[in-house]
Amino acid sequence: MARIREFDMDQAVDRAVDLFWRRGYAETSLQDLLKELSIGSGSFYATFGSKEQLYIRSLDRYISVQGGDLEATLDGTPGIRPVVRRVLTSLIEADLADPTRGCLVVNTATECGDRPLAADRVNTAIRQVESSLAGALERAQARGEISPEKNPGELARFLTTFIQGIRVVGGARVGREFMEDALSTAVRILD
Amino acid sequence: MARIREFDMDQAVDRAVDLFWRRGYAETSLQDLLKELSIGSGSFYATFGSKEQLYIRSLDRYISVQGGDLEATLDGTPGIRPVVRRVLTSLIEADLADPTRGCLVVNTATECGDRPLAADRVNTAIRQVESSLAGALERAQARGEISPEKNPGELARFLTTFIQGIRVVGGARVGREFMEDALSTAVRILD
DNA sequence: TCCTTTCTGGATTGATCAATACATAATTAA
DNA sequence: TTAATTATGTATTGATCAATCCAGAAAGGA
Repeated sequence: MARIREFDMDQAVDRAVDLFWRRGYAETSLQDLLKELSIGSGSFYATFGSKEQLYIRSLDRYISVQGGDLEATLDGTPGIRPVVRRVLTSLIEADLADPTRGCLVVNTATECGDRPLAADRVNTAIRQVESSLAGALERAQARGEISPEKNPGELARFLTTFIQGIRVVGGARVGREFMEDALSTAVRILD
Repeated sequence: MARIREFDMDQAVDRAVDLFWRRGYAETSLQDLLKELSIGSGSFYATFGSKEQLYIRSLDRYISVQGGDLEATLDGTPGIRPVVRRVLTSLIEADLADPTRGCLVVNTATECGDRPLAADRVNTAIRQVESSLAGALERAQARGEISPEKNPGELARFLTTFIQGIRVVGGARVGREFMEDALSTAVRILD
């Protein structure tokens, strides 16, 4: 009954994620977005409403994808220690490969901390990481891999905090050795 | 031989630190700065050169002050465990009191990661924290407060990374309990 | 009292910002 | 074919951006 959309919306959001991730919210202009998404402003506003709304949508997409990856890794091959080490190592490798990206959630937390919609997503994302880690640690404890005296919830909160620290120092280009030293020390907390 | 400056430059930089800290670089307009510093644009550009140059100068001031505070705390009453705990607790209290500020260095790392001058300052600041912590840990180890088997450098890198994580989750408004759990777990690494 | 120098702040610059208006194109139902 | 509806992209909006201009004010030296 009407003209059909010429671009793929999911793909457009993926490209927006990439752009916001690389450049941040303020440094990404509407013109940048239109060029990256290959659409005109009419389509943009009809589809996404505003730059801010697209940012929130991109953030949701990012959190969903990254959260899924984390869950998949944690649910993979058992052995909580190598799994946690793998999670942290992959973050370090990502930071070394491209120090300018970091984590979109961390970037949002520091850049958009006073925008309620964004701040809400940040809080949710952090709690999601905490929850995933707590679940994995509880299962590991049930398997006897972690001392019964340990508190999986506290360990999860510690690891969640440490992960955010890795994303920051990764952006500060402190070098591989720095981060690997921090990692080795951090995982010792499970012993 | 010429007209004298009517405002105090150090005080102006202090106010700029406060503004950039609260609002970030992009979200702080020149008009905001002129109003906060109570000067006109002529004086501004004659004195500071540009918005970016003032930001770098503000960042330097911030790093100097905060670095001095950290050194003072670490050089204070001995007992490395309570001292480290005090450092971390003060960060948590600051985040709880005003979650929108966080740490200017962390904010810069995520917002201005690709501006060479800013990125350079961020790197320096992180290494300064590492160095201060390493020094304190080495002295504590010499006093016998930390096992000789521990590596103060590794511990410092770990704590430095963890501190950055605290500043991030503090901005995410995860609550006091979350951060105190993380803290309690982190300081156990010294045992 | 002039002269030179520096500081000051309002006016102005051109660029860029996010967002809107609108004419046209594409689609389906009637 | 016609009407109704939605998508598209260009042109344009008013606002705001960082930065510059410039005329006048304030200081000390001659």
